[in-house]
Amino acid sequence: MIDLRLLEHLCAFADCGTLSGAAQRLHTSQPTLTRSMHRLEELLGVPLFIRGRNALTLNETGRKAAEYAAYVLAAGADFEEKVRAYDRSLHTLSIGYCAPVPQTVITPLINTLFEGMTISADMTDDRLFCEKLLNRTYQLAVLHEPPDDPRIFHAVCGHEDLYISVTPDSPLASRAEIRLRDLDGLSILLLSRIGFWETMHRTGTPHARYLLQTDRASFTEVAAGSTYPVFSSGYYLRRGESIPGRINIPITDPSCHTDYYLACLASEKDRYAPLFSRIDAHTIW
Amino acid sequence: MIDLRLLEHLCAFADCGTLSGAAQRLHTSQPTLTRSMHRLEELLGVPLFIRGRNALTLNETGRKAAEYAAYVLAAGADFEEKVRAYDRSLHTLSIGYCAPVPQTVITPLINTLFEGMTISADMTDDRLFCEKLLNRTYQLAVLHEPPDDPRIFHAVCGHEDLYISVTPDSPLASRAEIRLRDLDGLSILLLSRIGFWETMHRTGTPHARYLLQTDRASFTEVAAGSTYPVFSSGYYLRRGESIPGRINIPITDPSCHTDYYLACLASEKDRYAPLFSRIDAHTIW
DNA sequence: TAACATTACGTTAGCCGTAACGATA
DNA sequence: TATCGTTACGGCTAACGTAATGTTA
Repeated sequence: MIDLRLLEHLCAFADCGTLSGAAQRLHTSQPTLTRSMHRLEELLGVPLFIRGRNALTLNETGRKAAEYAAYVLAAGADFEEKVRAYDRSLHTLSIGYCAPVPQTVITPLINTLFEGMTISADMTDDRLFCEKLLNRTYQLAVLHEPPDDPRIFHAVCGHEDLYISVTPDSPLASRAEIRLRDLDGLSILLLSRIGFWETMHRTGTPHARYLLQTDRASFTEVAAGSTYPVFSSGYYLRRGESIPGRINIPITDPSCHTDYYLACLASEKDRYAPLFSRIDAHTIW
Repeated sequence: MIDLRLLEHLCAFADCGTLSGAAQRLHTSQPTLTRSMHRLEELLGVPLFIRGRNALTLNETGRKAAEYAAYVLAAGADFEEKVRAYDRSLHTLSIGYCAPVPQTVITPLINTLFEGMTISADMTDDRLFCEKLLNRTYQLAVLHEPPDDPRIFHAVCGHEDLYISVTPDSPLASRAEIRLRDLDGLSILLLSRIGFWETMHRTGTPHARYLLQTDRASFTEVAAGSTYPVFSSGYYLRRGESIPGRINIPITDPSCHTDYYLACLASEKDRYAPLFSRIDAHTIW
């Protein structure tokens, strides 16, 4: 059973070329290093050094030993790292959201169902969500398209419709419904960090000029105090949280109506069963 | 920097399921084990056990940790193993000989040139000698055919001719020369452990009945006291070491005349240069 | 003389085993 | 009551740092 400190000392010496140098680097004394090197040779029963009267050099075996030692040290460090990471992985739940509304709806559910766990939520376009589930970056993900992979389990967890909110004096205000192309070219107020919606907007209205707001407070303030059209979610409108003085017109494009799919690794389905049983596929948020 | 003993203790506990069992296996006391486990948890900052009032069980993290620990321990053991093996490899010279005569000739040379090294000689058919040089089973090899691999350096190091030694009353005694097929079907006395010669004999005289002698002393004794023909090497005949009362007749088959090739890894050519410079390609042993 | 490795020596941190304790089946 | 894990305590090993020694450039 070898003492890893000996290996550390050996590696330091191999790097520095001198015991005093190594001692400095390791914040210890030369005698300690001398002893370690002797102990190492004795333990292995093999000479590792060429000893001059006042110079110490690694011999061929010593160089190989230092090389192997680095590997063992790495394994030891990895051990601590991996164990801590594993423990952390048991106590953290990383979730990828493709849009803000699912986050708003599902986060409280998760908080109550997995109490004591650290929840880490990610908000981004969901193109890579399957990979991120498979490589364990996420334990859960909410996508706007059903994942097509037998290793991934999923269930519909909700639905969202998009509206456009305009001021009464807007030329669009009288319309019963709107298409995305009607908005193309306009200046539109938009929250940033809205997941796949951003990609959808950019492709659906390539010539619109988006005025990005990074936080919801300033977004609502600017929206209330300006005439820029803004996108609104049916989820908020249904809860009465529309912007004061705005008319909300439904958008007819299919891309503005989406189902959401809650997904996890099929192998971890059981762990998240309580969550899946609580989501109601028929609720239109 | 983790103490490998802690990992050993953890693995023992994981195997035994109980601290007392692990303590027995490790020839130590339960308190030591208790302390090790606590220390490990403290060091990692992560719980590894489920503690009942008088029962200790690994939790999920603990099981993973034990798994990793086994790996680290193996790396540590490997370290000692590998370093010792490397040192040994520097001090031992393994040589493959395809025939006894090259061994007789070259061994003393090697002993003087590489004094202090452990010489390990192998005597066998040389079909695999190239591979064995490449995978470092041998550092040197003597083959009876030139190795055809750019990674292997070689030089002709000698030549051997085979004779057949018969008693004067043998029907073959009057012949000036002999072919192998003249011997096929006879009972022939043969030393074992003669490298590729054995294969050669078996194929050259498939119907001969070979009386194998495992050591040279009994071989010469039986040879002198019987009328069985025996193969003799030109090397020994030229040194006057023929069997008393025998007539030595040259064998004309090309397979009974061979050059020998001393070979080593091209990358180690320099290390064995003194040896190569001492072998004289023009000497017919 | 400065830098190096090694040896000597006294100190101490920390680990171990014995023993005692508490809990459980 | 036997087995298990934990805690307490005393002894001792073994590693450390300081200081001294010897050698080299």
